[in-house]
Amino acid sequence: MISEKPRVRFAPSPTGYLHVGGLRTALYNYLFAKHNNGKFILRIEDTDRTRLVEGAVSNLIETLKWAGLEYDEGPIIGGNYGPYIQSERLDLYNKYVKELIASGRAYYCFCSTERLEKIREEQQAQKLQPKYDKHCLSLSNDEIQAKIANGESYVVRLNVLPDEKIRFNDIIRGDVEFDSSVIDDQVLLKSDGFPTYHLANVVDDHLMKITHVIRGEEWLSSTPKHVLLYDYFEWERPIFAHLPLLLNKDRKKLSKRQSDVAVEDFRDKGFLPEALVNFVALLGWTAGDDVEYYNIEELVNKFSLERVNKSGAVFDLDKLTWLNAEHLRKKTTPEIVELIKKEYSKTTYTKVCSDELFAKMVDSMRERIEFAHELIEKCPYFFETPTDYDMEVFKKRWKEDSPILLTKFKEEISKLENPTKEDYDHVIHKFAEENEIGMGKIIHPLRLAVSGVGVGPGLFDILDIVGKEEVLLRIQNILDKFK
RNA sequence: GGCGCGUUCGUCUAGUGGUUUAGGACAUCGCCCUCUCAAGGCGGAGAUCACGGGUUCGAAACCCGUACGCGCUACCA
Repeated sequence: MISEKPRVRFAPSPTGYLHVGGLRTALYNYLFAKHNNGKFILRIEDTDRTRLVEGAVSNLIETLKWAGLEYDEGPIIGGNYGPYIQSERLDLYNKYVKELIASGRAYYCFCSTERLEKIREEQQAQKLQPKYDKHCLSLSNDEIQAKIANGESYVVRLNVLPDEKIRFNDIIRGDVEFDSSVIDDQVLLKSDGFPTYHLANVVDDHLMKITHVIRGEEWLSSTPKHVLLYDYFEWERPIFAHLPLLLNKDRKKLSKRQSDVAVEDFRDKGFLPEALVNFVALLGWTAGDDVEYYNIEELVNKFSLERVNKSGAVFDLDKLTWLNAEHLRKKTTPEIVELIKKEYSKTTYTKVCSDELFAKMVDSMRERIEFAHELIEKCPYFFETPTDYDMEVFKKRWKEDSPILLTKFKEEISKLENPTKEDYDHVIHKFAEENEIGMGKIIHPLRLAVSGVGVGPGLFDILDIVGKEEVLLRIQNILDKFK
């Protein structure tokens, strides 16, 4: 347990949807905060106006909520360190950038994109690392004022001094060292007046009293820039933790070209939030025991950054699916009934089913489905009379005496009054005994008659769910068809 | 190209110098259970711990090098 209460943040850009990698980052932040009685903060990094997508912020918040990751401070609910949307904090960035300029740690740059491109090409041709050449650093104060007064467009750049070692510690990766000579004079303030990620991130993390920066590994290379900024401002650096990346099957960064990456895609496919969260937690972290099934409380209890892995993890849909089935089966019958009802309302079936009937369906199928919607897909015969039959099963199971047996059996059922599942069980056993046949002789044809297929839940369950009158009808149907 | 990070069964991983003939989970295969299909139980196959050097009585574990992979290298995050 960390002694001081940590404050961590998840800081996505609202570019459309929540990526599963983002969900994992958010989750680790959340787990770390909750485990240590700290705060989990949501901050929207919308400084790139060209990539802004309408509705993305509310979608992000809604998706986070679906996953069970409620934030303590952030947009809508507020907090003591707001606003939590960067586009509403422009004056702050401006103020701090001026400080940096005054101390010589940053400078105005009026270079055109054409010039920037040209020097970049030249450097690449010479196999040099592309870097800004500090051309505008030599501008005098008067020149700068004149250009600004003249309405020339400018950016503000970080003044990186060469030949310095920039060192920092990362909880996951240990000590990391960069030479400042490889670091570009990063643009801090763009010509449209918006800050870049690097400036906004550092200013906000400091102002919001963020203690631990937990983010994806793609940020590791720019961390020295951030460290420099903290040092220039004379601010205390947060503790860094760079998480391993989530990978496709080909071990490349998880991308939407190859698979689903949006959390909402998984939600729409019927994955349970607790399963997705459980799965994603295990991608790069383990408690060290052999437990794989966790609910969110257990994750909070066991989580620690020290046990996060260093190497990237391939997203394996098979394992996610297995976990989904595990979580689904741990639910109570009424809980699953609610899920089924939601799915059922999306279908075109007209049969009216009571909760009690749905409950019977769930109990008969819970070991046989990995997703709630599979119950409906696998058992159309729960909702309508079969019109055709699986001929493979027919060939295998329909014997010469099947019509006679079914006809006789139909009479037995007719005699039953309000039969229960146990009554069906009893009557079939008795029937097999009296006719001196194996159970299979009656069960298989009957299953085909009643469901049209050869697989499914226990036959007594099907009979009970379908109901006596419908069972009689279905037996007659198959007899008519194959007499 | 430069810089950084990584590398244990197909996949997620356990492993912090001897308890390791490298353990578990998913997937896969077989058997049992059984009215079918699942679930469950049992079992099998699957990793020369990327490679090469060291250090050590002893290395998957520590050090160095190489290879490979990934990330960054934008007025994107």
